Amino acid sequence: MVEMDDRKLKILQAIISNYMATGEPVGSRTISKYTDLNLSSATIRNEMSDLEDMGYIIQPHTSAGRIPSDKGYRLYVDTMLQKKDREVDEMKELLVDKADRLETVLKQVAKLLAENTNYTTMVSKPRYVHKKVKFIQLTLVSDTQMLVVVVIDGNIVKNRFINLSEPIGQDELPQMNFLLNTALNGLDLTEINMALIHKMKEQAGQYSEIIGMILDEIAAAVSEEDDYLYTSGATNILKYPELSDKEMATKLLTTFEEKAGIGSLMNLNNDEEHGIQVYIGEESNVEAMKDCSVVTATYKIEEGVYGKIGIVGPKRMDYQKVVNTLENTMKQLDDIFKNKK
Amino acid sequence: MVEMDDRKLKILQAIISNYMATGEPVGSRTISKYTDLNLSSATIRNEMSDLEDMGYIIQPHTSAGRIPSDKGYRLYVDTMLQKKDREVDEMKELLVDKADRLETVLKQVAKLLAENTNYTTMVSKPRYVHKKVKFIQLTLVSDTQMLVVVVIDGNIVKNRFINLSEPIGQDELPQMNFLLNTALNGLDLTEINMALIHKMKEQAGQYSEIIGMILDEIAAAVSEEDDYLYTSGATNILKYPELSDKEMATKLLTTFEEKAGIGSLMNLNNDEEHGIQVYIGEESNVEAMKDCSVVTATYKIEEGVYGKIGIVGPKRMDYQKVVNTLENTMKQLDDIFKNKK
DNA sequence: GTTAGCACTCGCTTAGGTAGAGTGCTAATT
DNA sequence: AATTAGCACTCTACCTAAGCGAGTGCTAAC
Repeated sequence: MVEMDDRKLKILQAIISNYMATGEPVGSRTISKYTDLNLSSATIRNEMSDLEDMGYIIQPHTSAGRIPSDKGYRLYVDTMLQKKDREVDEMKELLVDKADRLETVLKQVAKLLAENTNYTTMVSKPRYVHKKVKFIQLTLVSDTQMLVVVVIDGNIVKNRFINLSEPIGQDELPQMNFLLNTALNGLDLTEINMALIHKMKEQAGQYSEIIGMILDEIAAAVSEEDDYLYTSGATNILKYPELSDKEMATKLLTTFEEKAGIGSLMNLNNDEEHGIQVYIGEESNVEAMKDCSVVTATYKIEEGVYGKIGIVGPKRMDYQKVVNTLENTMKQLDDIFKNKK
Repeated sequence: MVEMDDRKLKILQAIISNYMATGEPVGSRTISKYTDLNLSSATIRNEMSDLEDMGYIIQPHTSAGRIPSDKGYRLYVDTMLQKKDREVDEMKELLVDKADRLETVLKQVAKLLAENTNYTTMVSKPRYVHKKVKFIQLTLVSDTQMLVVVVIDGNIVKNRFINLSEPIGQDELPQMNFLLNTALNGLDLTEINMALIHKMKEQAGQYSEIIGMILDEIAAAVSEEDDYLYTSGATNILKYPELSDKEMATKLLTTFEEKAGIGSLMNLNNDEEHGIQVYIGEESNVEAMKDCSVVTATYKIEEGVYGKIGIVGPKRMDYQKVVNTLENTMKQLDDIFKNKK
């Protein structure tokens, strides 16, 4: 078994850089000419043969140059990346009005990142797992229509209309309002159970039917999951020949459109995963992305509330740039959310 | 100049049907064999030559069969379509909970249509042009945070949070509420002008600053345009070779993703356009769709409130099926919205 | 350990050649 | 006068062979 040494590492790095830049397999002569190693192509060939035995590079066919294998990229990302903290062309400062809604901010971030990197961006909005009712407000919009506003954790506001079969007196409304708030405040969905509902209906007396309807709507509003994943720049993948053949492109674009099967990547599973993660090829465990790499970063809105940003590109993506850009973006997002607090 | 006659029409129809089914240019022998005209290929050839002179069909190259021109499709759509009211495989009934939000219904419709037709669906949510304030509700969520709920035309609800620099007494809130509702009710954005704002601030006395902030938020909430266009099945276009070469596909998919430049198609311009419209090729006036056809239909939520559904496919799309499916869908939507009322 | 040299491999491009589908025209047929 | 059979012609799609060039692996010399 051959050992890795410094020279091999340099050659591997040269192969990877070159392949990233051109997308073409890299031959021994190219390395010999364009590095400062001052070795002949024959020597490089021997080294390359070793690197191939070790599994870091691959030959697409007998008489072609070499391209990095997943293992090669992995080594590159793990050891070579952090060494040089190359300058990134500064990404446009996020022009975010602080009053803006979270969704707008996230969509804007996704768009900017996609434009800046020429890869595809996915952003997940944080989901509050144990959503607690913070505040309920009933109002009559007309004689027969009631508006229920529910504020839940994280200041998420949900609205529901209820059509009334018969008018309610304006006086009864504050009572019901009070009843609901006292009973439900601070509870999450699992705690709004049958017993509680029954008890509340009893207290409501003649309005028990309406209270029932309202409770239904509140439950629906709280449990409602709206879209929590955005993508931007999906068509960017068509810029990379290795991803744009019909079958591959269809799979990828469908995944982006339907947001199916990327939960494992874009949900936060355990707290270790904070920071920036790189998934090369099959590491992402997403079938459609087995020929892609994905870089994800976690952002924090407030304590315990996290979302993720993912950038999808070809395996030969510019990891350095993507990682730097993401770090930069995280900083900006931090600022925004801190000021918002 | 040659005249159109019944036989030519039949031949044209045969060419179009055949081309729609196969996507391949149609030759004279095919027509001669597979129609009940009992004419030799030579005769068909002469007729086809005439049809080409008249502009209804095109020869991709000298020794190929013919394909329909835009003019040919137009004639087909205008005159031949309505004749046979062919059965469509019944589309799954829309499983719509009446309490569901409009957005959910529309997204579901888009998805079903895309799946059913194998083309791409675009849906526009109606936009209320002169949005009038119907109702305003202020509530304190905490000492320093106020929630402003604004209900506008069409029961659209907007929420905004305002951070207060100093607490407000609970007593003042109803006053401000009353003031805002009396002053703004029934007004649209253009009517909330400087003079009015000035007057209100005066009335508000010591709370003029807060009233100013609230008015800002109301203006922002009312004028805010959220996404009003959904697409589904964008990747379906990749199923049609004539649309899936790289350049074309990129243009189309980008258009679907960014929803740029399709406003002219998906907005309601004048009231004549109700019902079903077919745009062939450049008729849609959307650059990216010049090799596509688009079929649009208008749905009605309530008097004066309309939205549009558009189906985008290759020019040889199955117009009959698309039109029938859309008609069917419109009926279902009508029912849903009627019951919701 | 490194390098020059060489035979060899294999994909890519080019050129030529063929088959097949389809046409347009002309002359014969109905 | 309309239809049809027949035929020469056109053009694409497909195949094959040849040659190029980039690249390799191996051997022998440095």
